[in-house]
Amino acid sequence: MGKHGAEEGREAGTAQRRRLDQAAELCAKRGQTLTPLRRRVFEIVLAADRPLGAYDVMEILARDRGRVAPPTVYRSLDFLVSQGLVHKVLSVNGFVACSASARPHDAQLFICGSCGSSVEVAKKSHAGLIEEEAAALDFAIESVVLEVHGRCHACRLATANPTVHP
Amino acid sequence: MGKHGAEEGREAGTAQRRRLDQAAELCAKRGQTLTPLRRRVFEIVLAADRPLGAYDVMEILARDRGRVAPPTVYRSLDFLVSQGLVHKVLSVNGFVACSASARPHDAQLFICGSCGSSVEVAKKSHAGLIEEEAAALDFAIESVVLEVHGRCHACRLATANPTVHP
DNA sequence: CGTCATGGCGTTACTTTATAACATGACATC
DNA sequence: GATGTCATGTTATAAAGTAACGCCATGACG
Repeated sequence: MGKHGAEEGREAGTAQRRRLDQAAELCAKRGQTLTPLRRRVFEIVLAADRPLGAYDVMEILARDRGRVAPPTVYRSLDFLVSQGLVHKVLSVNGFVACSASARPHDAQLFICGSCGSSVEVAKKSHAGLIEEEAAALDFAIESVVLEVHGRCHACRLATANPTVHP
Repeated sequence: MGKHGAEEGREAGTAQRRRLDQAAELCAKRGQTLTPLRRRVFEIVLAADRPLGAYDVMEILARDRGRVAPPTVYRSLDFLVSQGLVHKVLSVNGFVACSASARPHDAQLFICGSCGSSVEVAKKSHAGLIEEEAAALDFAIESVVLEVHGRCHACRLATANPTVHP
């Protein structure tokens, strides 16, 4: 992680402010607290347009609060994951904000290998099939990781119609 | 990795010998070589009943060939993955033999959180759905990671009918 | 009021996983 | 016998993640 420098999470827009407030409320309803640190971490992840590594988040955090150690960041990220606000992206060792902030759930992510962006898709569709297979194996599902890699629309356009300098 | 001590890959049975030979042939057909090291690594992974970490493989290798360094193991594992003989299991940082050794393909794995075993299932079924979604996003798929976590049949039986000592 | 449990965070040190970069060996080809 | 190429060896280090301990604030409870 660390390449693809892009919107790294300074200053939330109103949309993000609202999501942060919703998240705080959601946590409160569950008897949990979205502390300032956790809120800030969520803000950072929200503001990014691609999965961020824990160490990326650390670095960004360091800008306002001075150096924080890995456990601090991992704890906050794990909390956010446990609340279903953030997904862990195994195939890139990163974290993305959940696009439809709700309760903990499995994500289906389309991750672009060129720009690193990721898009989440509600994945009702497969659930049935996977569950059928699981039933056949008498396997009790706890979680599902579904990550699709490839090239996104924008990146495909970019190489299909490149700005040529002959 | 490293817990769950189990069949760690000493001496292949005839079935495994056959798979190794098939693999060698397959590589040859593709102009690649299943060198002794690669063959041995494949043998180790084949003999395990669960995903092995690269460092597990290193340790087992060390028994016959003395210490080998990480890059050596990773290179062999990457080769095997590139040939579709082995799958990398992201959610456990491990490697499992592909159950139906063929050409490179995406696996759908059911991984037990208790015993660590993993079962591969041919995953034609979802391909269609994922591809539909990808098409809607104009996303060009390169690979799909599908890992299901939970508890396997055996482990469920074990806790459902535990051997009680009252 | 005291003190005690709890939850969140800080800090240190460390483990585990993975890779970069460069050297060596073995074999093929000209 | 020089040159190329592929696999492996070697050294060092990067990147990702965790264990263990301690501190402090808050709030419950006697």
